[in-house]
Amino acid sequence: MDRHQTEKDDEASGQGRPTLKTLAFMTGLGVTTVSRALKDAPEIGAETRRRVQLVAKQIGYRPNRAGVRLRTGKTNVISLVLNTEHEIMSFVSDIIYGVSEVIADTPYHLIVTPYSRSQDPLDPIRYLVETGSADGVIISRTQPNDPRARYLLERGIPFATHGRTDMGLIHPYHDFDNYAFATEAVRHLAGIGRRRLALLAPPVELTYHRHALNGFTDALSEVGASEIPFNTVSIDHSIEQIRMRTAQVMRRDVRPDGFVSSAAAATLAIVAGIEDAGLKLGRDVDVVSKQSSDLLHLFRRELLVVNENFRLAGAELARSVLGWIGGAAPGSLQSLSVPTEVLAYRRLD
Amino acid sequence: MDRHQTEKDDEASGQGRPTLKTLAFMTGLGVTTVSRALKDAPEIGAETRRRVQLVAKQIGYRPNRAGVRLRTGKTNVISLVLNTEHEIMSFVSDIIYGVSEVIADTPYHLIVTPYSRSQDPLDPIRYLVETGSADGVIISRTQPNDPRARYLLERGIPFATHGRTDMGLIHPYHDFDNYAFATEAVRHLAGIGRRRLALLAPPVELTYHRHALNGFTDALSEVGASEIPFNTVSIDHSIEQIRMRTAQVMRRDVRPDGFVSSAAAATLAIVAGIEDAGLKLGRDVDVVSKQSSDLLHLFRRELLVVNENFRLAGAELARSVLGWIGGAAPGSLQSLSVPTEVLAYRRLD
DNA sequence: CCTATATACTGAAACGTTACAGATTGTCAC
DNA sequence: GTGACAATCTGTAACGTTTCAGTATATAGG
Repeated sequence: MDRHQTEKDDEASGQGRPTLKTLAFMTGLGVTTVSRALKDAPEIGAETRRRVQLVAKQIGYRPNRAGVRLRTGKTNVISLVLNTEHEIMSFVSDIIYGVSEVIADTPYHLIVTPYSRSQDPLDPIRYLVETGSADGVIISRTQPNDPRARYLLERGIPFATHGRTDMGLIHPYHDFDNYAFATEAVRHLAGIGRRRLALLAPPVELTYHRHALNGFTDALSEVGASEIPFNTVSIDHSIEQIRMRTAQVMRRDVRPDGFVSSAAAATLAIVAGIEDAGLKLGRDVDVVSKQSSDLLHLFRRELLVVNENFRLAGAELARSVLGWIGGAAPGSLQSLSVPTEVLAYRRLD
Repeated sequence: MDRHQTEKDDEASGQGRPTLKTLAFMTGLGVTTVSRALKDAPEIGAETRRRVQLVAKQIGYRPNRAGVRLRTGKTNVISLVLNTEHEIMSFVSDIIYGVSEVIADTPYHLIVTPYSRSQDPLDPIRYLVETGSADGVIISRTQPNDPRARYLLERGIPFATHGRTDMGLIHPYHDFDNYAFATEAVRHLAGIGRRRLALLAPPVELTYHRHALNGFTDALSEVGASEIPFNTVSIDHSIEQIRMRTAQVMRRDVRPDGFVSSAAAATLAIVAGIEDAGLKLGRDVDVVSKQSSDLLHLFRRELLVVNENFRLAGAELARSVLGWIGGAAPGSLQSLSVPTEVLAYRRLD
């Protein structure tokens, strides 16, 4: 008698992308059994389990994301929420690569969810939550009282923040220790004889503004140096604005002989401003700056730098979110990155 | 008599995320009708159509992506495929922002699919196609004979390349006119009296290596200048390698008095190498460089720059992919970005 | 008045997955 | 020999959507 199969089985043997039905047909088992066998359920015989997994590997079975997502609600997506205007500099790519590195051998995909200056930063988060588009979220530009973190915490969506909040709520974060950066920077400047220091801080609304500022002022009083106010600009301002303000302040009678800069791009502007005022870096004034890639020493060898590793930050953030999704306690997924010491240029000769 | 509803209708009125069933219940129509009404199908009465759409807007209905994807195979996803090692510089973020800008008011999401140096560049593409993870793909680091483009073309997956191919196959692309860049650069250098020029080219395997090289050599013979070979390094090499090689070549008897550099980061290295050799930019040698953000003039004001807009590139690439998905002819979705003229620093005073 | 046809709407099935509630064995205690 | 129970497997339904093949009503043609 000819082999008679039901029409359904016929289709399962077809040459499209393999599904559970395909596997069920090939192994002679039911789809349920196959599904359970693939996830090592205990009620499946050891022999069967291995057989199914072998066949699955052989034919390159990959679960259909839409099927899983529809049935379970699990998206296998991590969303990185970015501000389109501010996060201009290269570090965005580094964060992305850091995240990618970590999720590379997981089933997760990375989706980038941007928002523009005009929008409420909460908008993209609301969208993600309401449409259930992601299992986990990474946010940056963290504020002390961050509505996004509060919102996500309320809905129970796993997330991690780049930077800390200060609301008495516990959630995963990764942060660079900007307090330590600022203190180290001031100490170093004091150590080479600088007494009148200015700080180019992060914008006031972000948490690490306070961190940098506190580190700066604490260290000032520790070393007995004085502050030249420089708070009409922040690292969010344009290159031109920072440059102009720097030139202005450098033309005053009582001018800074040292700068602490919280961002590499801003440092270029500070140096330009210094030189606009006819002064010379390393002679009239020194600048300690954070940098995320090793370029500032090429720019002016007199610059003093501290490295911040954004790729590491991305990796840590991804690990935190995955950890939380995996059931770890949010409080155990916090990390702080210690700055390198202040690095001066080494002459090649 | 009390209102009696079926159990199904009861559920549909529930407070979860609204679905077609919810809308069907609220309007008293069938799910099919609602589905069709939302997409302006002709066989739905105008009155009904408006009513459904009104209610849908009121309660904030958004189609479930997993449902659509499972049923239709449409993912509403564009994938940007990036190399984790090379695409270090900031321009990655610009491309991402450009893409985001364009897909912002479409149902599309952007997923970033990275691959590392060790992998076959075809791997991530194969993954995307085999798992049906994206409706469209954007690839960069395009080669004259690009297996990825060929593969995608064979499978009929819409894509766009950043950079052109040279295989006689038609597909959407966006490219910066590197031939024009190189010729302009050479002409400018010749115009200020430079006669012995060196080119820091893109890596040989990429299509725009040839573009830059052809522009360079064509313009050389046009202006009657000569080439100093500098092809042991490319812009893919490390800062240190480029710097060393530059210093070496600048210490020779017959050394370049002009450089054309195809990337901003590499230009920093070239300048450092020049200065390592004890020579001075603007006096002993001039450098024309591409840049994607306005920073090189801050670095050394003597630098001559040409701007390349990566945000625009991202936007164009996204538009191309969406256009192809939307049924436009691939051949009509190609664009070339014309370089600005060579810009010298303007003194502020 | 009956049939054809257009208009407006509808239920069932399917996409691939997992959870639930069985079903079929075989083993063992008594 | 019977009942209990564990071990192993299976069918059905559901997630939300769209497509297919209708059904019901009204309009027009003869």
